[in-house]
Amino acid sequence: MREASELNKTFEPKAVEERWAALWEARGYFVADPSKAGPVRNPKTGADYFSVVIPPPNVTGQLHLGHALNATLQDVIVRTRRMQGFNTLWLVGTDHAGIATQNVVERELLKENQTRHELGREAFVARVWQWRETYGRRIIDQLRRLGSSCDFSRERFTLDPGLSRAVIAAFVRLYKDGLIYRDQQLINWCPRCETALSDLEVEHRESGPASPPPLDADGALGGARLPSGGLIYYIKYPLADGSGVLTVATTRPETMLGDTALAVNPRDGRYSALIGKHAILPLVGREIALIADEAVEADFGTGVVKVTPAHDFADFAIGRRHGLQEIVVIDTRGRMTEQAGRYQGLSREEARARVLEDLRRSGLLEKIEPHRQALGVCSRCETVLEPTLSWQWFVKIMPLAERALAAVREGRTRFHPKHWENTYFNWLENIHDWCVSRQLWWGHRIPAYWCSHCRHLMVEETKPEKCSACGGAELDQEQDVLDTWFSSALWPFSTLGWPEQTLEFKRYYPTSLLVTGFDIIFFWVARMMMMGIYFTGDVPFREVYITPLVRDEYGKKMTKSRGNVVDPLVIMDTYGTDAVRFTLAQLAVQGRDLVLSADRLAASKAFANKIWNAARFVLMSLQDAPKAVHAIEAAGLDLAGRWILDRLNRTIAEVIGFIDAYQFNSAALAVYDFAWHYLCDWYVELAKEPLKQGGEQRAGAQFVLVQCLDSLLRLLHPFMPFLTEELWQALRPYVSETDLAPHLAVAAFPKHKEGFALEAYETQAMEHCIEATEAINSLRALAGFHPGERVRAFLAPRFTDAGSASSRHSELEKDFALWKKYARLMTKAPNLTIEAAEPLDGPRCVKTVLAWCEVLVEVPEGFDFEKARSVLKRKLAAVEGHLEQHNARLGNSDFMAKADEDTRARTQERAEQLRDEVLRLRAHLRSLESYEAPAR
RNA sequence: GGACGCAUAGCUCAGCCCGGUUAGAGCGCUUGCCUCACAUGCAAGAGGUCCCUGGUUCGAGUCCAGGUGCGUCCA
Repeated sequence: MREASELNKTFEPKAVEERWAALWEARGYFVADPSKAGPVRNPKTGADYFSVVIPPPNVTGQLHLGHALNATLQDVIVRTRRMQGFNTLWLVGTDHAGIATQNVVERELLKENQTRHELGREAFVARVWQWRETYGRRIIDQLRRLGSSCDFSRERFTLDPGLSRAVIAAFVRLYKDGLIYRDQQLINWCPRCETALSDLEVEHRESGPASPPPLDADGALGGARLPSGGLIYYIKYPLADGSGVLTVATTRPETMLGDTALAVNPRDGRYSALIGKHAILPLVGREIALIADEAVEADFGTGVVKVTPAHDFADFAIGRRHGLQEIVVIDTRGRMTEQAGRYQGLSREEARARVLEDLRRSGLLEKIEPHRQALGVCSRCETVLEPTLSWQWFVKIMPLAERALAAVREGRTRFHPKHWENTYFNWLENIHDWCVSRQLWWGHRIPAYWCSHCRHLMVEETKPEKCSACGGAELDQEQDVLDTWFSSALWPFSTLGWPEQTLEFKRYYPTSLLVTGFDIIFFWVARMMMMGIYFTGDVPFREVYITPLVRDEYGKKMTKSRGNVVDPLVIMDTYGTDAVRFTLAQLAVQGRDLVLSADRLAASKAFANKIWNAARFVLMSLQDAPKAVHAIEAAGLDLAGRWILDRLNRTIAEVIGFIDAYQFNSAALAVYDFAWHYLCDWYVELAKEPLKQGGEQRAGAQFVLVQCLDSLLRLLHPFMPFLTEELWQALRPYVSETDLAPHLAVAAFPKHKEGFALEAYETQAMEHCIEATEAINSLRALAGFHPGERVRAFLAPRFTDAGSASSRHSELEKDFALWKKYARLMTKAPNLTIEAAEPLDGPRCVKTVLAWCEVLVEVPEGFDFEKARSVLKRKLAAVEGHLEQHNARLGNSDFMAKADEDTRARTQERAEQLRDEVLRLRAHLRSLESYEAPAR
């Protein structure tokens, strides 16, 4: 145990962080015990447990600020709930991140001049596992550094045997329930990753308009580097009967090789006579029909569009409606196929240039125009996607979505802030079937098996012995793996042991809260809702808190490509982890983005140091105190002691309320204000006197200081765990509590004491004390005293109401008696006296006017009153302005008729006060003016 | 094309849901202080057209509509 004398003058974060993180974990403080009952219950929900699953970061990931914010806010809640006595579980783990991880390892292979195809599937997957063993826990260790109180003993990984079993079980059940099907569809395909993607993994990029290249120069198009988007090309398609041409506008001329029709809107009168006629597909020679379809927009281009069912989503739908042929001209690597004839083997970009040049030469390229266009790119590698016709597995989503929508509509899961529900609703209401198969090697391989003899398909949890149709023994498993989000969707229950009915699952499901960013409301939150409800019959979490988005100092989203990413580990080194956590919490305002600034971080660091030094003071003051400081009844304490304990009690209620409402900024601010502006600024200063006196006075102050610091450290622990634990260990011997916890991490969170409050006159006395102190200090500065100099000050109480003067008089007398010595101490005004009647006045004093008294400070000889006059004039002008406002209101008949009585009374009272202040200020100004020159 | 968020001090942000004291904090700035917990500190001070226009209201930073600017999501 460290003595106060061993505490350095400043707080050094690095020295303590690692030590406490390691100790908490070694003691198993964060390991959940599902067999125990929670000693407390949530009054609203009746639950005696509190469980949270972490949004699993990618194994490839490194801690970024988004993680740091998310983990900090989770930790604030989790630590609070744990200290409050709930049976608490914070489950941690990582996500295998199919494409991302596969990409990382492929890049590694590339350095060795190898590809995964050369290596083969089995060896490649082994290689990825090896990678994950080496680097996969990096981010978990970074979470430890951040102080996250996760149950690290229950760390999960989406490819663990248990979670894999859950994925297989879920897939098979959905299949058998008719909610998973296999179909040949046009899907989003990344030619670089060579896999299908879901709609959500497509990023839409606005492109162009670009400036078109000239059409006249020979060979220019073939040689020119065309932009990937931003242009629209007008191509002439000659009619087969030679009666003319149809001009077609397209942004993707190279796909014309796969055209199987032309189409117009049936209501477009320009072309109605031509419907049913045929055109000759240029460069190919195929005859294609002109058809009519509602999907064609008459005002796009010429109103005639080419139809390429195998390479465009809109065309695919038209093609299926009209039974058109689907000709694939681009393969899975983005190269032109055999179907593309002489363009075979070219890349999409090369083919575009060659096709355009060939059209130009044949006189069939009418014009090129700039065009604003949206391009779909791969969210992982930013390659322009190629809609591709292929066999994939889909989840039939509507039946799942309906129940997920209902759960939120009925309030079984609540969003905070509430408006994020709109995002959730909007997506689920417009949802499409989910393509869950990926042509990757890293992931959960789909449990589907084909008989190599009769091609019969079987979907089973374990590979069947033989074909259930023909009895053939040779079965091939599906090559594809599942979308990573499929396994993520099961995370809240697969991590708890589902499909087994484990103790953990029964104890901690549904989880209490999910903390995540808005950007994955549909990727993840909605899918967890759908799967959770389907498989467990209950929602996966009762509440969802959507965190703000962290932006850089210019308000831009932090992205790798922008290069504006701030590394949280670096700022943790610079400012200390506690300061980073506190800053993030303090900036976490609901419904607003979060901009991290160096100023705020520095302020938090200073705050940590302030707490450190306040604790040093307390501990120094306790050198002679008994271990376990005796409790003293409030009645036995002085006003300052009772006042700070009252402030503490209010702060406790505020902090608990704010944390319950996920108002992290307000919670952090409430603790900050109490610690700095009440405890340090006032009580610590006021305690110095009784501490000097010794005896009962000293014991009383010691008790109050221990109470305040103990509670403060407990309140602050969820925000600044390391600092507070370090200090609490030193304070602990003095804390009197039955069954006192060995460490702050598992100590009881402070409770608001009902019925503990100051009398109103005591609160007012302290308010008067603070006001008077500030007024005296202000005048003292005006008078030009040095801070150490002692001054003479006078307080003259105002008796505005003659009728009750005597009672007011005695009240104020009592008031002064309570706090006069405090003001003396805080203002260094040893001669502070109270003039009950007319105040001492004259050129030797500067004066200020408060509602309830006048404050005077004697000035030194030779004082220049000009400065005092200008200060006074400014104040007078301000007060007069306010008085005018109040008078205007009171003179307004509408106000008097319509405002409620309480408001009228308050306005009236305030106006009287202001009037009084104005009179006194004017009088004072006159007296100053009469003393134009200094007395001597 | 559809939707959402934001705009308050030089900077970063509270306050707005639920309209009515002299609109707050931190940082920065100015002045003075190493006062025995803390100069990562103490005391004092300056600094605001609460984006614009209109509406509702006795009364609008706060509620409503439109506009402007910035940001984001979806298609």
